[in-house]
Amino acid sequence: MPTKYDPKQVEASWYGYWESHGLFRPDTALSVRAAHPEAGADGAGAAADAEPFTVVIPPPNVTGSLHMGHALNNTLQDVLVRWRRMQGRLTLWVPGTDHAGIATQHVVEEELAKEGYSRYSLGREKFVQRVWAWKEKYGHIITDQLRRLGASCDWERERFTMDEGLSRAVRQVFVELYNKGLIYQGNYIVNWCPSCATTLSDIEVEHEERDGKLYYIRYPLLGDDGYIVVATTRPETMLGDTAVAVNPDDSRYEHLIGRYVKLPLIGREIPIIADSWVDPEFGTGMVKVTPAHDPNDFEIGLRHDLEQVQVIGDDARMTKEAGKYAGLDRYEARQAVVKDLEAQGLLEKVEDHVHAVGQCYRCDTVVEPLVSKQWFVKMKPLAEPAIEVVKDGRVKFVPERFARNYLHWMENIRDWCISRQLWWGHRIPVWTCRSCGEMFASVDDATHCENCGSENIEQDPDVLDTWFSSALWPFSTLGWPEDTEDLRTFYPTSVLVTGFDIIYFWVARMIFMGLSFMEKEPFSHVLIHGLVRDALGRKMSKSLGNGVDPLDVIEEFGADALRFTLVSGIAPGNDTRWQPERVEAARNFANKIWNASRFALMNLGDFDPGEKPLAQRELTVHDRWILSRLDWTAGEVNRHLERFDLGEGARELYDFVWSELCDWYIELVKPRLYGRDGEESRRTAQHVLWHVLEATLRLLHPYMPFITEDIWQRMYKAIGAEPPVPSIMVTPWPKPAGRRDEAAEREVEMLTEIVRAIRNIRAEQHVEPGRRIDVVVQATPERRAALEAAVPHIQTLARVENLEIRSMDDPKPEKAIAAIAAGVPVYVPLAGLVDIEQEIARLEKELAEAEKQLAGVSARLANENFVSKAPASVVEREREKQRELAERAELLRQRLAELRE
RNA sequence: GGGCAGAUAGCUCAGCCGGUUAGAGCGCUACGCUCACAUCGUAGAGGUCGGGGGUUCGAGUCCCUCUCUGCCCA
Repeated sequence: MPTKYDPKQVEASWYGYWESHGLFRPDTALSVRAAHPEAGADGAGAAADAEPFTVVIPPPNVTGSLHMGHALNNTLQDVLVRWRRMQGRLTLWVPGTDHAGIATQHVVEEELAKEGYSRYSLGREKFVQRVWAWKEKYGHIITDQLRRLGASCDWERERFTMDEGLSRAVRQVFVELYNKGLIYQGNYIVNWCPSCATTLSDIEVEHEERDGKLYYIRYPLLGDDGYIVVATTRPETMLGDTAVAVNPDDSRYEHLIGRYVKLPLIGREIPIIADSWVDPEFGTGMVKVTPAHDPNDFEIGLRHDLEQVQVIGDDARMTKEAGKYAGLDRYEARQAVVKDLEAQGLLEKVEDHVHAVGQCYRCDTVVEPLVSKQWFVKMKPLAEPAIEVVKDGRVKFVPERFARNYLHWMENIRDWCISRQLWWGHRIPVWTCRSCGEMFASVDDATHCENCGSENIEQDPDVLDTWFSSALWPFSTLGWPEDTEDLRTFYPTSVLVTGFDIIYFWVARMIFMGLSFMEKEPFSHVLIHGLVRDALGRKMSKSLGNGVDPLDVIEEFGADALRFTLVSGIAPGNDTRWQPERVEAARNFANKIWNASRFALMNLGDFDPGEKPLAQRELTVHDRWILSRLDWTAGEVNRHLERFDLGEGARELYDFVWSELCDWYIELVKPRLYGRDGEESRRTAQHVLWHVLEATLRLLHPYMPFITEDIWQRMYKAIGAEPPVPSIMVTPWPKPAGRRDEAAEREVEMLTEIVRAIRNIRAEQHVEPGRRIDVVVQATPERRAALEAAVPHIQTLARVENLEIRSMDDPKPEKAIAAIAAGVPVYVPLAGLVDIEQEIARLEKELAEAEKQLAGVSARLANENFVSKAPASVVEREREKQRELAERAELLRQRLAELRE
């Protein structure tokens, strides 16, 4: 094994190995796993008995490439999936991509533009063919990247939102909703993106605060010379005003209600109406009403039966209704209108004003509210059950607080505009008969009118919002509307892992669709994660150019390091910053594992796992200690994974590997492996080391699949044995084995404390690193045996020549530096080096600290309330602490007294 | 305007629904190529947990309030 871990060499081959062995398939993984000797202990038998664990991937945009958000999202899923698979669950992770209507259409249109075509010159059918061709060519990029990350999805079940089965599901759902009256067509105000030339749903519009102006415009009153003043941020829309509104409770304007004003520049006479929506505090308290270009005005218009005058067109240019401004871009029109109003003395004033501007989430173009005929899903009846399942806990958000966002949105939900003026997507399965005017929805392509039989029918030109098909993902991918075995086995899924930004777009919609069509919520848990930001805490974005490409990171540091970086040190739901130092730390961790394993394998060449099993061996206290720590770690990691706290699990493993296994156990076991304690002890050490390393690799595997697989395979190779199963990914997940041993933990703690104390003294007294020194410790009768056993280890680890154990009554060394480690007095006689005054000062400081702590503990114990109210275990711990501190203080006082003589 | 987060060591963050002397990584200081690892080792410095108030035997952890930052919704 090389001295440095090189992920490139290792990662390339294992992914293909897993895939070609079918290990990502739920049934295969489980049946292969059953061959493992431990598998029986879990009671995991045939696939039929195992509890399913299902995850559907949030389908990435087929035009996309992997960014850090994907990397985080999929790492979280893969950790959970690999863990559950090892636990013996029938585990399925369904991969796939979504057709991303607008984005994909854009990409292909751009390609066409380079060739001098447009989609219109190509025609709809050819254009769609062209998009398919594009998808076939480039659509696998992101899924290949997921493989690089190590994602253990079942690629044989890969789906695409536009594939045949999913398209069928979309139609089925549409038709059912249509026939139930839950899908309707209506003339409503919608968000129109002039650049994408399509409508957007409310949540596809992002609001951003911008500096703007508030224009105060005079509208002359009819019947006298007076005028009123309205305030607006969009003066160009005045051309489409059909009323002015005031709040009915606003006494200032009560007398004006019912009168008319003459709309400047246009000359239309429009009424002053009262509507409680008007905020008397805003502007002058009088607002212009443009039903065709503002969602609130649209509502007012409906209430008061106002005319809708469209002055801005689909192309964001003024229509002929705008009179002389027709043909101008909406911003040019704004300038012109303002100028003309000013010329006529109708512009009272202009103020600076910050307001929220709606932009297209795809292209950032400012959205234009327009009235047009669109398809909508009636949300109220669908939302109600979807609210219930979250309220009663059938669907749980992790962290819980996201349930509030969800509920708030669901409880105030508006109808969902699902039609998009695109060519790429699921075409709306509604036909209109040109003969009789009948309109009907059909799952199969219609050939004739359902009413009159005429073949002169026409399909709606629009396609559905991509999220409509995504909403069906948890069951459409499993075969719905067919009654497939997968659907019966794997639905509902177990956990959905996604970012908070997509709760409304996707999570909410999956929940109501799942409830409507499967009569069962699509998942029991929703694990929400945050954003991966740049090192300065900014969102990664193309325009800022601050994105970090996960593939570059994999190239440089390895997929395992990337994964470990992304999941460690994060708390569920919180954002995380991408800091290069953290990947380096993860890379170093991988290297540490590599080298610890390298050491182990160098000493396991003649290891025979078939020999006398661990249970029958005479274990040293160190063996019992590391097995105890392993047990504890296995329990903790599992506990954290159960609570979806992957970051804490990672930390636990990091600490165990580095601070316990490497720093202490491996150091302690070296002499035995070198045969210094005889053959039997060497064999036992091999057994323990093998066992601990192997189990540790298994615990690490969900986080770092590649390196753990590689080392695990090497372990068997090193001893010339066949692994019991083809891959570590189908070994049983380690469970605590009842090996917790508190006595061993205390004893090793004493050892490490003494070693640290001696090292500390050496460093502080500037003893040359190579020089061996003498040490004296004092033992109580109870401690003597443990101390005697520890002697050789202390000698090795602290570079001690002679280690003398004296009883507590024996005289102490005179010219010596003293310390108390885990209650054991430790003396390092350093002839000629000890400055008595300095030593007294140092010990006085330590004594003061001990006494301070002792006072605190004693005060607590003296408090009757504490003793009576605190749990017994807490009180007992305090008593123990008091004893230790008292002992320590006493020893320090004795030492000080001696030095002062 | 409403809601939700966050404010803990120089930096970035943990701290697992109240219980020892608040942890990690990076950075910093001193020392060190000891036969797994310099992507390393040893030792160390460094936080009274944003301010204030409260509940409790006990609060970084719960409640109230204020300040600042970010996000979502309107």
